[in-house]
Amino acid sequence: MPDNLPHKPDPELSERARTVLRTLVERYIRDGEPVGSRTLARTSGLELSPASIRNVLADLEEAGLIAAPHTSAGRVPTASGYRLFVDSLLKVEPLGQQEVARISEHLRLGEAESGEALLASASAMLSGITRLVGVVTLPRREHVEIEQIEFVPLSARRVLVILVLAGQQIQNRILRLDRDFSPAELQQAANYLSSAFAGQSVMKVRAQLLQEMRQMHGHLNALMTATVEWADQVSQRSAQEDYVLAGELNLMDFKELSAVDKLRALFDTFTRKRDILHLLDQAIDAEEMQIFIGEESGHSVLDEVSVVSAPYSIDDRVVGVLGVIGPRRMAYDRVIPVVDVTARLLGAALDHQR
Amino acid sequence: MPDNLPHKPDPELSERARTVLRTLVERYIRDGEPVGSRTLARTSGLELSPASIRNVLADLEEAGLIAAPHTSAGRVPTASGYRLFVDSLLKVEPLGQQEVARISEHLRLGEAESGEALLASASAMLSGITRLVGVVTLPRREHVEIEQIEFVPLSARRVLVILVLAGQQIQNRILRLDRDFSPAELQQAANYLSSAFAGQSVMKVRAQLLQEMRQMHGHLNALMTATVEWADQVSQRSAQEDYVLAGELNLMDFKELSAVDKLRALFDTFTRKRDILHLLDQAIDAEEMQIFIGEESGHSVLDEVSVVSAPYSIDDRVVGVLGVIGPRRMAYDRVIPVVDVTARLLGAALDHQR
DNA sequence: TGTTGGCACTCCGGACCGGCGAGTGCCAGC
DNA sequence: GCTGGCACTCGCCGGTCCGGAGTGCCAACA
Repeated sequence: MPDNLPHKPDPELSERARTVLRTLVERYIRDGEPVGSRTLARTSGLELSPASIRNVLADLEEAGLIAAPHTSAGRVPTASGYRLFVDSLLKVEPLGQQEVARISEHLRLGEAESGEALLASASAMLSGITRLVGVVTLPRREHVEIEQIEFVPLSARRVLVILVLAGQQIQNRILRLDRDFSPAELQQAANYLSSAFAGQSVMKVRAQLLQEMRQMHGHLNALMTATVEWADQVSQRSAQEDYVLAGELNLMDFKELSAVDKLRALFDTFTRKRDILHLLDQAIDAEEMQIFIGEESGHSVLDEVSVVSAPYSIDDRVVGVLGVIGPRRMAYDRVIPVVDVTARLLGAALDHQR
Repeated sequence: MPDNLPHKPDPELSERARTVLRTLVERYIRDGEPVGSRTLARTSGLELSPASIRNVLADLEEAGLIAAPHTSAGRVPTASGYRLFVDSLLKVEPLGQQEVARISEHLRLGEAESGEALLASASAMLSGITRLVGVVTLPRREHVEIEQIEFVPLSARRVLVILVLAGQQIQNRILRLDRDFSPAELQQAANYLSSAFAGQSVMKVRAQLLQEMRQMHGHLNALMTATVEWADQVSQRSAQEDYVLAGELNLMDFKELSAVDKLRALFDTFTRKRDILHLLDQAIDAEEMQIFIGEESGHSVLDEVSVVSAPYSIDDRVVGVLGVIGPRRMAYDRVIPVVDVTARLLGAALDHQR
């Protein structure tokens, strides 16, 4: 995380200043309007007059934690203000029993037809509970094990290839071939490949497998090579490539984003995906919850939003991230535990079956 | 199509009035601003003074074909104005060779992994070429033939069911069972079902099949019944249920829609899907190109947009619709042929394989 | 009779203005 | 070190004014 603002080397805020900052941020998060000394004097709990509060505010402003949109408006937290807030002022209360139950309810594999449907509903959950944008990356497949490979003959020269991956993920694709294969041959090829992969990731075996096949009796080769290549493609794709969004429209409800061009820019980057994925990647690598506030993300389009994200795992291996995107003034105290819990539960739902 | 406006019984417009209306609509489509007598006098080709044009405009207004946003603005076409325009004033020029080629290029099944990917790329095409919103419904499956059914054992009590439908569509789902099945049993069940369906639609055979199975030797029943039920669900779903959108964001570029709340309402109905599907259904039933202009759609959220849609077929049976959604002032002369051609080519791409 | 120029009128949008309210910074006094 | 007081700065709101665009109507003309 870059040290974003060119300011004093942590002037060690006084307890008072911390209280003021905290109530200011809380207040601003609540109703999105710059807050002034007057309101703070009343609501901070400190027994101080507005005038004294103003002194504190001046200090905070100098420290780069808050800013005034214009001379006679109240103050607004800056990115570093929020940062300090979430890092050391925020008291996150864990989710209630009831809410956890509600989440895990919706994340049962019960009616979900596939892993992908599960991801979608996780995303919808996130967005539904927080009234922000939910995002869940498709599980990274480089390290995901291949459990099984099957061939289903469709018609002459058309074969359906089925790839069963760990974590309920199924991929299929139709291959067009230049000669017929008998059911027995297909079976043979499937057996061979399935045992060759034997619960390993494509990455691990690919090279060796292709090597091996090159020296083989030839006539199943076309089919098998094509299959391995495709399996490889499949595992390259994903996490780096795609995610499921939900509730994008919620962003339209926040006045700080309601300018059409800002929205347009945001939605554009949502569909372009690259920037968002780049951001989420960091969270995958970190293997723990990450929060990006405004400019911290390093992508100027995202200057006005925050992203709260947590990685999720299948069988104890981190394979993806999920999270929430919303305006900087989001209710971090609620969002953080929701994201956290959802990540855990999604992981559980995905590896619980076997 | 309802006779929308409570006005004169078609006062048989003069040739002059028609010309004025045509250039007015064309102009308004071009730059979205109310057009006045002055501009019309210059650009209509008629050798008339603004004053005379005004008389004509008064007639057109009385006939409900145009309207003035306020006293001293130019005129704007009403829904019925557009209607008359597209029905009898519009000269649609067919697409150039080059563009047709470009479309069919992108609609090759070549790299498309599945039918669904094809639909998505059709949608993207539509949106890309017209700079509007592209929409393609998933093919209706009630009448689509089931070509094949396969079972792939995953692990004890988990079986992957694969449904191969006509038109490159593949569905799969994991079934959880309450006892083990041997590969031989699965094979047997697959054979039985595949031949029972034998290229027919689920709808046709469902009842009879369930009946038959009820009297059977029992122990494969759980599996097979579940499969038939699911196949039935699959074929109920779709067309009535889902579509692929592309380029929603394009709507933000039109000033007449750029109010955040309007956009919000529109995007909401896009994700709610119901209204849009209801509209598109009519196009499916009509089995020919349909154009809904503004209020004509009957859904007040869609008052400010037009929908140009055409059904597409697989193997000569209409199974879905595709089209374009945009502001009323869209370039109908370009959009219409694009939609038309894309529908044909998509159909072709979908049934060309076998 | 249809076409035209002229004219008064309407309306929108932008610019300008002044007052109000909210909030600030600073200072002097406690 | 806290506080009240005070002058000051803005943004916002409503009002007014003006120019431009376009209209409807009328009287004159071919």
